[in-house]
Amino acid sequence: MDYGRAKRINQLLTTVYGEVLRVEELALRQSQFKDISIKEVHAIAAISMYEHKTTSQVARELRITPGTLTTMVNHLVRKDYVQRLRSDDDRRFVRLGLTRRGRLIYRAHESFHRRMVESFARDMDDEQLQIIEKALLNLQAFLELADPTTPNK
Amino acid sequence: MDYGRAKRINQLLTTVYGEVLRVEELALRQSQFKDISIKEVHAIAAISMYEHKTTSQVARELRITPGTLTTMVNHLVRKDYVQRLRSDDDRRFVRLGLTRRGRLIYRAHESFHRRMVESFARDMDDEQLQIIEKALLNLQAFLELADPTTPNK
DNA sequence: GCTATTATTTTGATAATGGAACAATTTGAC
DNA sequence: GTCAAATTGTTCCATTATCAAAATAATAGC
Repeated sequence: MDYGRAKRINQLLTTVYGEVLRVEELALRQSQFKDISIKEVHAIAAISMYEHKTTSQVARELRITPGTLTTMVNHLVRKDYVQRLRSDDDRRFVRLGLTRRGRLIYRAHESFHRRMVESFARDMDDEQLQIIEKALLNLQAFLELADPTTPNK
Repeated sequence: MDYGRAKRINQLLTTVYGEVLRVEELALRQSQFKDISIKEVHAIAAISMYEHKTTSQVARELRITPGTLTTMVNHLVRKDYVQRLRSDDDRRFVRLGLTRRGRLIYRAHESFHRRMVESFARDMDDEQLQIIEKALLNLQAFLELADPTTPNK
């Protein structure tokens, strides 16, 4: 693999994601949703619209502990983005849902990502997109291998 | 653009980077460098081997404030990864350099990224790599546009 | 009916961070 | 040459995100 190319791709991979978060955060500050951080938006995205997942499920998806999610949900309930729905079949579980305000920001965030992927894939045909998906899957496989918590299966 | 494909690429883009950080962090915990976090490693990577950049320069690269970097550097000096080199031409500047221990971890981190990019680009020819670089550049351009701090130039 | 298990919350500690005030140094206007 | 303004880095204070462990509440198995 060409050395300069490798350098540039590594550089892009490492900076671009931080930029995504930074731009999302800045956009929030200038929107009607000033009272919410990008991490909270990602929690809202994980809670999602229709499924009413449990606290543990969402925490696992977000890769944070249930305790951390509890405090996050406290804030999001206070700010009227999320609601707790105790499920009646097993009252240990807390099921999470979005309020109207939560759904609003959910859709705004979804739309940002749709535009982002569209621009990412601008001018590319299906074959080229397949290559990109393959590369990302390669990366995922590499990480799986490098992950010391799931080394040999 | 195929809807399922867009969905999958978005999913990969949003999860994979978090995984990179998580795996890097876990690998550190199991290495000889247990006393350092992934953010500190990235500070070391920004300080880099030979240039002796100033505090503000490095802070700008890392997108953090100089105050934050000062405390980070304090920790890294105490743990013997970084050294402060006052420059004699203008004594306001603090120039940052790596200790032997810092250079060791710098190279380990560099090697991780090299292996990562290699696996990312596995089985791809130069034309395909060019497509991937193009896609990442598209994404960068999108973010530039979406960035409310540098909107019209 | 107890006991063990499961889901969530609470509590206490820590790391990362920004912003504002501050100290040291240099520059530039006069 | 001197002093005010600008620049660089640091300190200090507050906030947010986070985890681990203890506590609480509910259920399941026997």
